[in-house]
Amino acid sequence: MAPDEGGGRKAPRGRPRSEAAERAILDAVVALLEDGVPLGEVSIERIARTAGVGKATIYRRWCDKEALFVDLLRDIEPPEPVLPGTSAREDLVVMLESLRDRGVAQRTSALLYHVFAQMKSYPKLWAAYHATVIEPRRLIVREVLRRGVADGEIRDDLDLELVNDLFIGPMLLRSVMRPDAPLDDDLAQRIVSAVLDGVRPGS
Amino acid sequence: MAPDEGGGRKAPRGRPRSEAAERAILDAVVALLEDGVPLGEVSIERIARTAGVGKATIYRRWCDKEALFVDLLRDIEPPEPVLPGTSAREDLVVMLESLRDRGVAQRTSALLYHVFAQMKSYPKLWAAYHATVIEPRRLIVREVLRRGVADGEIRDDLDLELVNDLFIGPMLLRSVMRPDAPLDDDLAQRIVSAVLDGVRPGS
Amino acid sequence: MAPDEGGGRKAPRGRPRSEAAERAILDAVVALLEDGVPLGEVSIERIARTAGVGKATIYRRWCDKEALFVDLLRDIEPPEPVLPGTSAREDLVVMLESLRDRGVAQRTSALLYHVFAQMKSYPKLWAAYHATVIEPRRLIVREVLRRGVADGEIRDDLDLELVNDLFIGPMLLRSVMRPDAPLDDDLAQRIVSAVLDGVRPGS
Amino acid sequence: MAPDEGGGRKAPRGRPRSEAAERAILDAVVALLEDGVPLGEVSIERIARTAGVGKATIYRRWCDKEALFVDLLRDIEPPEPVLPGTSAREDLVVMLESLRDRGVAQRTSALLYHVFAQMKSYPKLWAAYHATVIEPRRLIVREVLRRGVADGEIRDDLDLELVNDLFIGPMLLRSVMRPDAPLDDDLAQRIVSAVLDGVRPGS
DNA sequence: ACTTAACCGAGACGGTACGTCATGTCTTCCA
DNA sequence: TGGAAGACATGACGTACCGTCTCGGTTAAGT
Repeated sequence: MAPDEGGGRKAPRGRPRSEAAERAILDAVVALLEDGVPLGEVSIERIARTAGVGKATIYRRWCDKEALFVDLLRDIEPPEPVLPGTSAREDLVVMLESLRDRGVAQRTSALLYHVFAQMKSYPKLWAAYHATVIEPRRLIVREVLRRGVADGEIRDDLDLELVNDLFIGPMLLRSVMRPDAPLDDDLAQRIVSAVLDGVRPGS
Repeated sequence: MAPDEGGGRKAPRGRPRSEAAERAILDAVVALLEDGVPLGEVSIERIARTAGVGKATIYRRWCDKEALFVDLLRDIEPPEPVLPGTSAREDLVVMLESLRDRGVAQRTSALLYHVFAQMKSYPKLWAAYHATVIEPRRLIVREVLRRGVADGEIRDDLDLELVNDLFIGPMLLRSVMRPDAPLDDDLAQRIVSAVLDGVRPGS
Repeated sequence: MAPDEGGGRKAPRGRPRSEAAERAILDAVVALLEDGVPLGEVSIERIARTAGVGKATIYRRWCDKEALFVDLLRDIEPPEPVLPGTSAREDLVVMLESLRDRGVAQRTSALLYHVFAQMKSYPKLWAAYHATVIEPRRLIVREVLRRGVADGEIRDDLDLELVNDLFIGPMLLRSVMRPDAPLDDDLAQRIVSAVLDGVRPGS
Repeated sequence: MAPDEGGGRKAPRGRPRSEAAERAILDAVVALLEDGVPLGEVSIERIARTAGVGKATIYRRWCDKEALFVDLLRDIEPPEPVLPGTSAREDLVVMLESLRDRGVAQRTSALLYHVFAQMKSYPKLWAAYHATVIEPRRLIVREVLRRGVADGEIRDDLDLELVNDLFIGPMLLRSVMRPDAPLDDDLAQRIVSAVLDGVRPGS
């Protein structure tokens, strides 16, 4: 049986790629962004210069600046939160807290801010991020909601995709699109409560 | 007699700027974007070539590519919606419809899509858009909510900024950040109802 | 033609050209060159700026930068020397002194130096200078030589054009093409003597 | 063992410069000038376009347009003449013939004409030309004259620098500064004879 | 130990765009 | 109507980066 990576893969002749170079490249990008270099000025040429690496060494690994950033994001993205599972409310609060954390991080780190700001300009990067980060989390929330409906915590006459957006949307709006808005500690709590209870009096 | 435009405005010496050139420039940008030219390839040089205009004529008017896009956005942005004023619910639906319309437009028009996608990468553009478009609309919603509270349509124990986000967030999430999600005709209605009523059973 | 030169001519409708503007332009060029501005940087634009004059006002008077310099040179060129007429030798010395003077002036004045250095690059300027300055002086020397032959001061078996060059050439070489060579007070004397007497021993 | 090229010469890292590009650039300049393009229109941009070469490839080799022309001149300048050494008179005739040849060439070739015309406007070019071409030839003539004095062909009571100018000046005047004057075959002979013998009757 | 082949850094290559400046023409207001 | 002010299309300037391509020199795996 093929030991690891499958079938008739050719034996890789020649000198193997240096992990050191790869790390140097990624580190250089991070360093540049943390030094506040505008992302538009993070050119391949400059990365190579900073990393002390030939340009070809970068192009050998990533065809695009986008592709490089995809890998970079994967390094940066915090792990998915662990849900307590005690109730839909608690689980939703934890998920929203995780979103809030990222929002806080984005305001702190020039790196995160710029990468996220740019992401929609790079379709492949955006698609990759959507597939590997956003969609899995939506799936988790969807499951939380489904259990919430089953447990009688959530109405069963609503489109769960819509409900998903009702919880996630406000937090994203706050954390990503309104960089001046406060991100208080109890924000997740308040959003979940308000969406659950409604904003109509006596509801 | 007021000389022309009021105050102590200086008499503009020399040949006045040609409106034709200005229009040609803006039209060229629109044309390029509508032809699907990636926004990163919309260089000043290319705009000038397309518009049949000297580069200096562009730089004379806008110091940045950003600044140009600010003006472009102003041309494109649809007018603020007219609120019926019959009830907070109706007003909110109209505001959200207007957001939905822009979402639909962004999916149709490559121009809008790319400009919005890029906007956060250009801080000045983003700030200008925030100040001239987003904040005024938030202000309108804030006023609608205030009246809603006064009329007893909305609870008076909630932070209205939060409520604002509860209504706007889901629609923005759908229309801007989830380009694959459907934007049904009744979406605004459903969001407003759900946020008003809450998603807890019996609420 | 200059409107102020036409005797009892009525002011022919319209504003006459201002002498002040013309003088301001020429003065500006002189000032720039004397300030050591490299002649390549003496653009029409800059002249206009320095003179406080519109570009069109310059182009209205001179079609070229060359044409402007032609007029400028005429202002600068010293008057033709007055020959004593006592002998060919004396007359030649005076002519050569005059050449030497200009050579000294060229080393002193950046203006003169640069204008002469550039002149051959501007065919019309060069032709004008040749016709109005060089050729008249050659003519004078030709006449001096002719009288010298008649008076027996100069051999009659030589081409006078060649003799002309024998006297003028060495002084021009010294003063114009060898800017480091000394221009001693007695240089004209020594050249005239040596050319007259020859450099062969016993000649 | 000597490694290759002698001293501690550094090993040249990176891709070596292409001789083909260099030749293409110089050829392009020559071609442009020979096509009668005014030297002022021989822009770096145009050279690059004509040579099918990137602008950077030119700037990598020459910092200036001047520096480029210095190299160009070195290619063009004919070799120093071989002196027969039979007598000072013969040697001087050969040197002057060589000057005359260049004069003829300058009238034939637009390239040479313009380059020489412009040279004094480019101080570095002029200095380089002076040092590498003019001064060496003056040195040769100086040596010829010294031997002439020793051999009794030339008076020993004259400043040899002056004598140098007496021979060279007339030919330069004819060939460089009087482009309309004839450059007959026997011109060198006649100048040398006249300067040796003097123009005074019975000298 | 010796090939072989892909790696490495460095940097040159033909391009394209940058933002500035000068050209010569034009337009508009002021005197 | 002349003049200043300055906008206009054009095009060169010198720099930076693009992505590709040599170079000379490693660095393993497979003979």
